Amino acid sequence: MLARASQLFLTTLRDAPSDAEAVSHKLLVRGGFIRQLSAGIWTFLPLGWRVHQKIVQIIREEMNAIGGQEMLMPVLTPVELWEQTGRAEIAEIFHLEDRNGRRFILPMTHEETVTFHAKEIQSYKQLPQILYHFAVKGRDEPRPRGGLLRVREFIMKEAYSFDRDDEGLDISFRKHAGAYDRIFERCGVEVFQVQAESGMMGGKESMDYLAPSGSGENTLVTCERGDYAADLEIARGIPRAPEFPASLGAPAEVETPDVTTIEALAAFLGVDAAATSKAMPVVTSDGTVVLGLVRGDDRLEEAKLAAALGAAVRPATVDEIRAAFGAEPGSLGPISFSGPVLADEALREGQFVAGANRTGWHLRGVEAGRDFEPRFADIRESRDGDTCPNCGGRLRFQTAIEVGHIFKFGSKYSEPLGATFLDEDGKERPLVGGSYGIGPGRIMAALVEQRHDENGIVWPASVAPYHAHVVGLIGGEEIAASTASELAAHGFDVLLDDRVGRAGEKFADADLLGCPVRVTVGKKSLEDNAVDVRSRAAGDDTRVPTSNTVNWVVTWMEEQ
RNA sequence: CGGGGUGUGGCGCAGCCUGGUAGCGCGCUCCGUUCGGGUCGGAGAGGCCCCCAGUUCGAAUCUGGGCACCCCGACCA
Repeated sequence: MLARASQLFLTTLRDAPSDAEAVSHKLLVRGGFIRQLSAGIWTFLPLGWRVHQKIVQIIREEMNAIGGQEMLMPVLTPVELWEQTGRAEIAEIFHLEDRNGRRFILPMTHEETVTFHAKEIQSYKQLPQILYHFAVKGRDEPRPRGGLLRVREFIMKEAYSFDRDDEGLDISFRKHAGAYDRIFERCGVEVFQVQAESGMMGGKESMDYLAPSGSGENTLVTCERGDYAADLEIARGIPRAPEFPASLGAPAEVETPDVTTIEALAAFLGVDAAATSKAMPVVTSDGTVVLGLVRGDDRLEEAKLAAALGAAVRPATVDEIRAAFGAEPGSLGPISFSGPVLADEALREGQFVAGANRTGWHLRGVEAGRDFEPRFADIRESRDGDTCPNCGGRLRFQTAIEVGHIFKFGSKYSEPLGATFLDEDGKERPLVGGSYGIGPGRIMAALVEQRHDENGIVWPASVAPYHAHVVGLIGGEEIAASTASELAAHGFDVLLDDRVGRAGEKFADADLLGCPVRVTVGKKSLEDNAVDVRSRAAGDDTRVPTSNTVNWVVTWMEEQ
């Protein structure tokens, strides 16, 4: 395939839009891959769509390889279907009406729709099934951001598996995990599989695929030795051991006037901040005030706390705190508090300082189990300095983009929607399902985040808009055109820069667009009957005889 | 939804405080020049200054009200 730059909708920009922050946002816009239409709503320009399509094709091939059957389900969806599963209430859903006032939604996923169709499955003999499609999703995000990182409309590959039982689902789940590994590998994007919260989708086993990047919404925690990876929200890092002061036989009150922060408390008492405790009162959805207690140098991880309590929580207000503790924030503690106390595991051992529930006073020598009876759970946010729960290695923290998610939803949708089949005994049973998503646009953004330099993008050959970028300079126009044709004839996607322009501008555009191989054809090398070839990643020219150009590129590509 | 910020040719910005014919750089068109890392010079085209209302002889500029977009947070399959 051969494209001529002189005829393409090529819209490179010298400057990035001033409001762009993320590298992927800047470079994809500058390179003319994408353009914004509205907040979180993006057009893929021809160049960007080529990349998107290449990613889509890789996904398609790997889905087909595990027996997936491609289909297409509609975007317009009658709201009644979602009312049956209770998901119509989700705030992120776009609602609209037709001319007769009939209500529709733009679905964020297609579980309801695919399960509606799965009702045609009647017998265990028709199972298992893997169905998938690439479809436009609508999500009324409260805050879109970062170019393609978080958008309100996007294409997602969604696959759905239907099995007769949990064992079958397990097999389907593992097939998808294998396919996902191959997809990300082929796309050239670095990804970690981590345990995930299932969030608003509900369900059981759930894995996220996180791609480390300079910008993103998740924090990926990995062990330096490579045997642990988790999302920060559930990461189980091991905190350093505190330096405890001498033990006391019983808690002792100490006046701490105007000391309301941990730093001030530790300094005032001359103790390690890790030998203090931090009281975080929260209120559950039923109105109970619960005291979350973490080590002084730790932060409470609300997601863990909510998971441990099995309920959504919010921070208590100052009035609620006064009513429940009889003291101001800054002097709160577990002793003499009548409500439930959920203490972090790190507080199991040793004696620490706690608020006295008396404004301006703390207690030294407080010991969990002796002085108060908490429930223990892991509720601290893992942080720099923690070690790996598996091997004791150091943990690393980096921002990441969620590029895929697989999870088991069981009969969560088949039961309310009545999608059942008959087993060998003639017994009616609900279909057991799984759901598997990948965002090609997010893979694209993650790739740019992971693979760029100061001049532009460095695409992997598998998803690059073109394999080779042939730059024709003055005096080299004809050889450039014939070289481009030859490369195209060998099956490469080739971009020929046949525009009238200076070398510098063409090189700058080539670097920005990021095709893996650049072939420069100009007078300088043609004097040696040669062209200059370079890989975008390595960045240095190799002079190759014109007669050998195609061979060189073929060989180079095979090495990739 | 809370906090902060920005709306002026395609992109990046100045002008606004102190009202008086709308400017700069890049890009674009044409001419010449240069020609392997965004040449140089000249001549041009292109703007309901986000919208509405008000104040004023006169509003990009002042006042009020909207809207849009960005960033931080909350939220997030």
